Amino acid sequence: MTGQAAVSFHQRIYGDIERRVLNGELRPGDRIPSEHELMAVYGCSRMTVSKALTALAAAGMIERRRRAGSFVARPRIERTVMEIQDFAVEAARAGQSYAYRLLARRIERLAEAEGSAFPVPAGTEVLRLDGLHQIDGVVMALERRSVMLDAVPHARETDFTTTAPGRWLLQQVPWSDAVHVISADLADAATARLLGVDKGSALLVLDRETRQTALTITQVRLIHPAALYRFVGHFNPGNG
Amino acid sequence: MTGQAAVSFHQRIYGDIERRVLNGELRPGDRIPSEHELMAVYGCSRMTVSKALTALAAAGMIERRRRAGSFVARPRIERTVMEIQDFAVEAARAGQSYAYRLLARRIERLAEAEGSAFPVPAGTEVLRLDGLHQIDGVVMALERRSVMLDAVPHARETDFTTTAPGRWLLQQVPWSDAVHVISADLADAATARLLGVDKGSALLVLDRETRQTALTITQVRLIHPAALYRFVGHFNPGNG
DNA sequence: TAGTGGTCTAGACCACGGG
DNA sequence: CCGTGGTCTAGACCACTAT
Repeated sequence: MTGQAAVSFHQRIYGDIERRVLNGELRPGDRIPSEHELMAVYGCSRMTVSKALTALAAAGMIERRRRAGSFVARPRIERTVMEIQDFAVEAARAGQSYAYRLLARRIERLAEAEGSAFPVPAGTEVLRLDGLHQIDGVVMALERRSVMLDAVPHARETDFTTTAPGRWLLQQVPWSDAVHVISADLADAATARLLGVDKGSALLVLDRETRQTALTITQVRLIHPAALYRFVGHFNPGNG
Repeated sequence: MTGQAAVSFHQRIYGDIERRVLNGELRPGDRIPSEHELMAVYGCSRMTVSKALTALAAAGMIERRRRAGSFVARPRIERTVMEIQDFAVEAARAGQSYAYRLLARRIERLAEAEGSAFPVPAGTEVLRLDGLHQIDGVVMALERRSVMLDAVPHARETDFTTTAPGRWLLQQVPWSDAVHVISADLADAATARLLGVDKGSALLVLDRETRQTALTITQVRLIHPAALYRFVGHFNPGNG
């Protein structure tokens, strides 16, 4: 009964669940079948099921609670890089007020591939959103975002005047992956005015492209006054 | 025989090996006792030993090879963040020449805690190293480093005139962990001259403090011309 | 209280690859 | 060849907690 189909049994179980989570079939908070149920489904021992689920938990894809069951976890990105850019959370933690203010909203159809570092298929309909993140009235970031409407059609009817699109998108398309590029620049006149800093002052810039299975969902550029913002990351051999 | 001493058996095995690796008692490339040997040492079943070793392998701390055994892996930091800052590797990959040039070397004894973001115990003897990283003759970074001599005494007699201290330190003290802070700044006159850029141009700055079990090993500030350098990171829910 | 995950056992067969 | 890791079993007892 020892299935040896190139991949092991626990890898098969791991992969099946991983795929369903990445597909969006299973969403954060959803319950995963119990070990006993998976035993029956796959026709293997509980140890084997346990090995797969334990590995999924170690990878941060699911969370396991006694008596309750196993559940799809929130995306890891939300707990790492997002953590330092979720202004609402940061503000709340420090007892400060947070506000998002929409500056501009328009829908464009891309004639050519994007001029940025990220390639975008031409002809895609894109929702452009510019906005400011403010903490206690101070502008922490200028956000320039593009949302691919074929990937996230609901964005067309969503009101972003006071809701930051970042968190909304995370709820729409969980378990994406992302490429981050961090760079520095000088403030031009227009950017300086929006951020409330001097022209020529230093800026810390984060570009992020979020994808789901090779489909681009959104691109965002977060432009921070260097005096107000830095990125902090902790790395160790054990957990990256 | 089911040991239940607050931590489980496989956690105990995992922790013991992890500690020996972080202590430096086990160094990269060293062989770890086989599963059968660990069974005897801990008096438990092979499955339990296997669970610990499998988890260590998943965490990237060890590598396992059939017939050969299990071995301490190279630090993960070297494969993630370090990767984008190892100028020698980057240059070699692009077929370009790399050079490190030492600018200044001195030994100081700290009277007060460091003025930087990182706290450093006073009274520590510190080796200060300033140097330039050049690729094809172009300065990619100005490095200002402090090496704690109590943590790395060999640094006192080491020649850093052409050897970049980063790689050397990695070999001396493997399996450290680190905190990174990325920020942006404007070039003052002195820095601009060293980097070969205009005064007031944008700089991308990386501060890193490397530790080993709460003991600071080194602090480094890498100052990059923003026009020449950016940090790229890939994140996904599976592996961070 | 009952269901869930957490842990552990004492075996077993297999695949791989270094000696 | 044969020691090593890779996988799997069919149980078992326990800890936790939602109900």
